[in-house]
Amino acid sequence: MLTISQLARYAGVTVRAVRHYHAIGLLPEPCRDHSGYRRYDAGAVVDLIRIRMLAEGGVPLSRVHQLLDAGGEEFAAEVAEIDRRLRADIRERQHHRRQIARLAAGDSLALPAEAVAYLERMRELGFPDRVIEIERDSWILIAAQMPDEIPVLMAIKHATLEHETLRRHYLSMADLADCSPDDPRLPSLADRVADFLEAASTVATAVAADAAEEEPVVSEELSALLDTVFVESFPCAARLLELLEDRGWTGWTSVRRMEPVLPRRCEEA
Amino acid sequence: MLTISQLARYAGVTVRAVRHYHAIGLLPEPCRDHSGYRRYDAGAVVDLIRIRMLAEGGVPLSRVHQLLDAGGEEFAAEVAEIDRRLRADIRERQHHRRQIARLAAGDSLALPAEAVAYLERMRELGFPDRVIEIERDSWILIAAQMPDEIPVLMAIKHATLEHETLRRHYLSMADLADCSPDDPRLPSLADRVADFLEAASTVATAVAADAAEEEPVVSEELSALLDTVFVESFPCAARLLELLEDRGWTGWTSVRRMEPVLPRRCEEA
DNA sequence: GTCCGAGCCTGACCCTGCGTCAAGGTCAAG
DNA sequence: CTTGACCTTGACGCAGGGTCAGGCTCGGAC
Repeated sequence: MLTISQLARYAGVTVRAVRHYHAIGLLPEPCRDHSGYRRYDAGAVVDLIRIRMLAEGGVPLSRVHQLLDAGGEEFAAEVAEIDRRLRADIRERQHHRRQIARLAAGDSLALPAEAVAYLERMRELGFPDRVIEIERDSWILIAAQMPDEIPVLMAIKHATLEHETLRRHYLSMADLADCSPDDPRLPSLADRVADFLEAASTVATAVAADAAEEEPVVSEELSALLDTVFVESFPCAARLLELLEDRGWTGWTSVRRMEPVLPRRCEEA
Repeated sequence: MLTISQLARYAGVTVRAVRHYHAIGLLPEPCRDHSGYRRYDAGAVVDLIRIRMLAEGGVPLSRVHQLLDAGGEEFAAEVAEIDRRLRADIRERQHHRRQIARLAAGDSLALPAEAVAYLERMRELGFPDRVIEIERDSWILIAAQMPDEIPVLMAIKHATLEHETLRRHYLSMADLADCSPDDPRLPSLADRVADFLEAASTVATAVAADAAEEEPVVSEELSALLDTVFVESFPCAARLLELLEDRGWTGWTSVRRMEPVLPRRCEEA
């Protein structure tokens, strides 16, 4: 007859674990000797070892109970399920390893390297810090939602930045940063933005075609969030969007040419 | 500005988790709007994404805190450590997968495939169920304590089973199952067991030599446990062991030839 | 105006799988 | 008779949140 600590040693678990299994009814309480000590037979070691095998395979203790009673059919199904879970766990950990590696390599935690380079280039070209900050925050959000599309998206942005006319337009839009909603410069700013959008869309299409990919589509939700970031970051943003609609463009992040609807044109007057 | 649920969605965590991080001081509480709602900027998304990257890598939240503040040097060391842990985790899970696979292949829990085959062979040869059950439990215990030795041990047992004379002896020992301590067949059973032991030891040595390994040594402790299983399983076991001592053998699991001590011989009379 | 569903707030308890005291009773050896 | 190793029950603690409960607020539809 074994004491609890002998039992535990044989099965390779702690005494506390054994008592825990008793408490949750997983291992039946054995009989007690005259002084109240638990006394186990060798069968208990076998039971305990079986429990451990399943528990170490990641089976929750509550399920181990049913599993040990289960017949071959049911048991095989359960085992298959456990194996699936283990495989998923392994894949997950491998993914985390890659993440962590990137985290160690790039100095920026939430931004992919391409985006870091892009922001750096903006700084070189003299964009205001405020604008760059908003760009950065936006790219963090984009990277979080659609990491795979980042390369193509960044290629488009880079091409825009290195395109002479577009860069000039883009830089001239920097007024954005310090306009109030009733600033007299706004209509002319809107004109410049409209010109920019016109030219930029063809560049984007060309770059995407070059990369032999279709231009990535930003989800409605993400688009809305980025628009919110934009509107909240610049006091004049809401008004600017109105002016852009007058000029035939709707949206900001996912900007689209509007169909020339007459009633709209009327509102313009 | 984002609400807590937007923040959570963008970082891929639950709202509850965000609040938890606030509670433990991992993520700073943002400012509140007029009605007490938390309002986040995109920077919070960055913070949260960094926290998740580390947490998902298995870093305890308490350490994530220090890690995010740590400089490049210290940080790199920590990341290496995390990676090491992830690799170990992956290996562990792969081990469990193998365990589970074996567990599914053999229909018996906690038994290596070789042992399952051995028990199957015993069943074919007509050993009583009770005897086979005890064998099974014993092998579970052995496999738990010295899994690496199982192949050699099983090879020995298999050889014993396929050895004509030995098999005959072994089968004839099946009386064991239903003898009481004062059964008249016991002395003759003891004779047969003694014969068996004599022959078996040479087979064991030969098989081990064939496998180019030394015959595995079962630890004193395990030996004692297995003897206990034996004694508890068969009512006549204790008496049989006495009779065997009379015949010059001591122990059961790790049976040894006794030195011919005269006082013992006297007891026989 | 008001009504509804969705979203926010705090506070509190629940879960797993044990670890870790606390406060005592027991056992075998010296 | 003491000492130290074990045993007992009971209780609280941990991470990392999940899940109410009970109440306030928001935005849109009617």
